[in-house]
Amino acid sequence: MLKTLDTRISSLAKSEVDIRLEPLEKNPKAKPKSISEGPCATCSAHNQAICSGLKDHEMAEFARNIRTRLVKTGQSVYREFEEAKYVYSVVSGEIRLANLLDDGRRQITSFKSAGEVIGEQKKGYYQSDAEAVCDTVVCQIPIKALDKYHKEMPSIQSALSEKVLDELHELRHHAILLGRKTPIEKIATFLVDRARKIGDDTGNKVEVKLTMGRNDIADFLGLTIETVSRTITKLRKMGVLDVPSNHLILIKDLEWLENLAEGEK
Amino acid sequence: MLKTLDTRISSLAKSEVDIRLEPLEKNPKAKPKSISEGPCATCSAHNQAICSGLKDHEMAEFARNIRTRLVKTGQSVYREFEEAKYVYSVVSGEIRLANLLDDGRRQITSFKSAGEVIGEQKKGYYQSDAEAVCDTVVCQIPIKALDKYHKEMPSIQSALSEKVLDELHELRHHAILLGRKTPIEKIATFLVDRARKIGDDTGNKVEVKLTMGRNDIADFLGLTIETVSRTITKLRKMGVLDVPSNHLILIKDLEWLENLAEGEK
DNA sequence: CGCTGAATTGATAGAATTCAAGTTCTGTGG
DNA sequence: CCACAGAACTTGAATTCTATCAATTCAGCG
Repeated sequence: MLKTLDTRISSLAKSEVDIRLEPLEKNPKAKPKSISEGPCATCSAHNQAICSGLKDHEMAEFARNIRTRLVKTGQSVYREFEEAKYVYSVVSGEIRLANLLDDGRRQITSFKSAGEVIGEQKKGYYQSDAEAVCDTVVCQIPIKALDKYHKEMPSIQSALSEKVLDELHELRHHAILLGRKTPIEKIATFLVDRARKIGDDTGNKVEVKLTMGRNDIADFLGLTIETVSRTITKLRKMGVLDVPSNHLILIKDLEWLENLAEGEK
Repeated sequence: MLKTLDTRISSLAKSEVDIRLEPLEKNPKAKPKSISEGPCATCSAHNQAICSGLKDHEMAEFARNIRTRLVKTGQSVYREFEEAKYVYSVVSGEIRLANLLDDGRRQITSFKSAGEVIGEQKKGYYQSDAEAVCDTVVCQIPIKALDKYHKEMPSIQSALSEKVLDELHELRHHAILLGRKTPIEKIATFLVDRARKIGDDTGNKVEVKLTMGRNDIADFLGLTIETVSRTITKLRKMGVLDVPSNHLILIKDLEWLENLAEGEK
């Protein structure tokens, strides 16, 4: 296991360009008196993030410890077996969590977008690879700081627990999908979930923007890229949806798609 | 969703016989002064359970709130969508956690044995069906009591968090298995995991006792019962293992099986 | 000793993967 | 703005698996 880790880390060292957006002030030791001076001031994900329950003075303390970081498309935030020093809150963009088999087969277990937390660890090591599906901004929170918050800001702790339980719930449902659903049901479920997540709703029609490519969808649903393609085509010919462009799906009959997702005929 | 719940609960009402092992003393209000009088006194799972870190006086308090409950083969401890009032620690036997699709397809997400915790909830409702694979004893812990312990017995809280993280880790790996592994890899992984769990180890040979039937294995691995059977037969003919009886697998070459589990030819 | 449910085995059909083109999309540079 | 190259996606044909359906064997039990 460790050998595998070493091998993978070294083989990735070249591409591992670490781009960080440091806080605005010149001198990083000049602690901001309020969040209006730090990256939290303009955080678009604040409402959905684990810091949403914090009071003003707590928020200031929180802001002192975090850094935002831009992760460009395809770059990794962290890798499986790497020592876990941070958890991350996704600010914008999208992250894929993936696990690999030795021969390269890949399973994506989750896509995480604004407000969601990544960085779950086991015994101090990350459990998955976390990579940016598209240009993504994450908020980097030192685990040490979290330990401190544990007593001072219980809302952080409970928000985190909540996120972990959400993830469990999500994974359970993904297990049914992977183990028991047909390709049509898988694609339908995936699109319905996206539609609900984005919620760009107009009655029974929904426009779903896909940040990820067919390959990621395939590795998420346990299919090949060809089957993903064929299945989307099939749904298009059935009249359930349209595909204006590769990264855009127009669901024409959401209810129908929901039924397909649950395997009704 | 609620309709589904009602339907399922009523259809199961008949078989839902709730067998409880009340504490030994006649009067349940007579609180035991020490655990020597309660069910915790003889608990065989104590070392692995969430209560293992408790001090004597904490243990006494803990013991006051719990009840043990015998769940016979096939009976359920709780069901998906049911209001979550307890978490359970498995004392002996084995529990399967399962989720169903409307048409009856089933995915088992986990088998839980002594020391493990079940009862994860989302917004107050259980996330899965929990059923006894064989005659099983569980320790029933009111969630209300847990909330109280939160402050008084932090070791419980941290042990619980640990269990939840373990479950996440387990589910992630199960996702790879379901989405990307072949039947042989699935069966091999399953048996290797069992071998590690039970650890009845004698060098490269291990005897694995299976509490569950082929159907449960199939629904756990996302296969049909026939494929499970054929795959085990194939492994037997390859010389990797023997099958002395339906519920017993003798792994003759654990290393080989481990390689098969990871997909090495 | 026969009964019942579980497991295995066999034959077949269906479905998804694989392999192989072909097509469309996207971003870049002229 | 267009042409071009590479990547991403779609489509087609063949193959390989796995699920399905059906029959048989096996094991535990009254």
